[in-house]
Amino acid sequence: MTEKKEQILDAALKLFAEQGYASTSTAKIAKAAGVSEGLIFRHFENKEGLLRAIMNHGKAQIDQLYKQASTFSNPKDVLASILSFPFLIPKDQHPYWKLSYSLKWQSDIYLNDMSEPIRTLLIDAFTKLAYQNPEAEAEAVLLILDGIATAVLLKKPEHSVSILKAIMQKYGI
Amino acid sequence: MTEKKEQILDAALKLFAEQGYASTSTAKIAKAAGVSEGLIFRHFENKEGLLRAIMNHGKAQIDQLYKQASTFSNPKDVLASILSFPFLIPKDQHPYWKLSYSLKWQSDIYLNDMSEPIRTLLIDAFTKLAYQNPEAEAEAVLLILDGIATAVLLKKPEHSVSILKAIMQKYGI
Amino acid sequence: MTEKKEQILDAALKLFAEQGYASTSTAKIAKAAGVSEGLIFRHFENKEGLLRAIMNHGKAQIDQLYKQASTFSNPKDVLASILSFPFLIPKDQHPYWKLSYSLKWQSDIYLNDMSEPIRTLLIDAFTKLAYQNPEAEAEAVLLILDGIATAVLLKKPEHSVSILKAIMQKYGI
Amino acid sequence: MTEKKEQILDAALKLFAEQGYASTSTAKIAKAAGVSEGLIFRHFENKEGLLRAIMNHGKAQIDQLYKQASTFSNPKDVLASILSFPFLIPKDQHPYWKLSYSLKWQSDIYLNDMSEPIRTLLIDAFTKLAYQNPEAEAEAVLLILDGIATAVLLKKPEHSVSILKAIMQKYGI
DNA sequence: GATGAATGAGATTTCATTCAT
DNA sequence: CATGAATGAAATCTCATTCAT
Repeated sequence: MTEKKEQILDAALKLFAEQGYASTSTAKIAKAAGVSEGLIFRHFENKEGLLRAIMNHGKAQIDQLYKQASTFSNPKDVLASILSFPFLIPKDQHPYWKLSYSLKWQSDIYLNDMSEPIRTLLIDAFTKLAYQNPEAEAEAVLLILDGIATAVLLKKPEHSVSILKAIMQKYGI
Repeated sequence: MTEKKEQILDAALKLFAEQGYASTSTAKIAKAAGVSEGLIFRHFENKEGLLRAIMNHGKAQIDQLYKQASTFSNPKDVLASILSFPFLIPKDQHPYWKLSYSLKWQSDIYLNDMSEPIRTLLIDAFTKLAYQNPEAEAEAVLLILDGIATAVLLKKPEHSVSILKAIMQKYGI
Repeated sequence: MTEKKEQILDAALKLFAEQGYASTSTAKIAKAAGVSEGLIFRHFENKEGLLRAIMNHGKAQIDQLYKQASTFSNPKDVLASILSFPFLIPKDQHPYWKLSYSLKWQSDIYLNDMSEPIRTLLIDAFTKLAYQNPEAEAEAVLLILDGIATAVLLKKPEHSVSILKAIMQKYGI
Repeated sequence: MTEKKEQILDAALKLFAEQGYASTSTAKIAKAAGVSEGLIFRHFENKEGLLRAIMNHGKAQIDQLYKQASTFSNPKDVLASILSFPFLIPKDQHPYWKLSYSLKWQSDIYLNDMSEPIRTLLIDAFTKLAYQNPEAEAEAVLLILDGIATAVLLKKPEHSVSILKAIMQKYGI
């Protein structure tokens, strides 16, 4: 991967995350990347191709993060690890997450749903913890996770730690 | 408000919600509304003005919904009412909510944050219920609420009722 | 002529003079006249028809002014009267003159050239004054007259009186 | 400057001069220049930007012309040179002058007043010639110059030479 | 006479994409 | 690999004009 190609990916990700995919023109991207507009299409064929490349590239980074949660054997540790997940996302991965979340709201997309592996972990954990309805509990956590992620990515997370604590208490953690 | 103006608002809301504000052209809106494109600009001056009109119009409808939650005096009832809130949104208001949520992810916008009145109700409820940190608890619920709303608006809410039940249990409801 | 029709004529004249015919929309005119846009077309059929009406209306006013110059019998008085002509234009007729002059520069127009009667007067005067080439002298004055009018209509005529004096001297006035 | 950019400038100047800035559409310009409409905006960002470019470009040409007048030392020669100035404008610069003059009549513009250097020359000349009020005389000539230019640019200058002679006589030239 | 809703054509501008260099 | 000129289609917006009331 040449340096300029990476500059394009970086600039595009940042702009897509900030202003949205549709309202980011390839001209803006080229300018932000310090690159000619033509080069974008030499490397990515399409604006959509550029988006795809960004998403794939981001996904690879993400998958690593996920694996950390699976290392725990104690189900409460698994739960705790999953719930605190959004707080562990490094700042430089925020744009990728913002983009992912914003894309969810357009129907024509291309969403890579990353919830599946987590769902499995959660069902397993709640089963071990002898909850009545592990599937529903897992869904509930996934949904809470979405809320937490949204808060982390969009708001200045002021007392976010105490919020997390409040939530964890509900699970006896 | 003339009939055609309303047709524009309806069509635009629907399209904005489905495909996103930026990727919905005024031509599409006009066609969907059965109206000349020029009329859009006679009534709303701007594409952005149209968006503003939609948001204001929607907000009025929403405010009414909110008031229902405040009618309860028992704090647990308040909580229950708030948590089940997303499920009570009538189908025809879904586009407005989808649009609101999707707009949150673009920085340059115009979001009418409707959380403030709910936050107040929640803090009050948790105080009455003698929770240690009512503010944090309120934030936690708001965030869960966002998660629930997202799920309701985006996914086919299969076992959503059992999820809601699972969450309510955590609050002893 | 109804009151509203006159308001339209006034507003249009003013706007045409200030911003140019082509860049003045009928919407602007209607607004400035405090009148519905449709009314313009009830009264004038066309935007161009409105312009024609304005020009005719103005011309009538102008013709009167011209007649004053012809009342003199002494050729030097005629000359003096003609040269000071632009200064005698009442302020409220300035928009009409500005419009006339600005229209000259568009080829597709509609110019009512008012120079003919003056030319006759001038040739007569210069003949009486025994100038060698009365026609050329008349043209020269017409052209100077254009210059004076331009100055009066466009610039803040600071020392315009002394300019006029300087010019008149050349004709021994 | 690429060839196409120049074609745009040329076509636009010609059309602006003939039909006026406001009534010349960018589509017409593109067609006349044998160029896609989009290219206009790649090179000039705006229709107004295109106008600005034309005016600046023209001004450069003009400034050269002006310098010729300053080469004379004899004040009468200076005067003669200035008065015959409009006749010396090469045919291919006429569009630029027409445009300049037509723009003067719109208030919102952007006029590059080129009279200042000439004014200085004139005051100097009239001072040397011991006229009583050199400033007023200078203004008078400037104004006559405007008249001459208007005549040259708008009318078929039939007996224009004899007119010029008539005017020069007044200054003893 | 007067309004204001509505239209359709066209004006300006943006944008993804192509291509010669 | 990289640039930047160029395009054509589409997007936003303007405007003269019509028409029902």
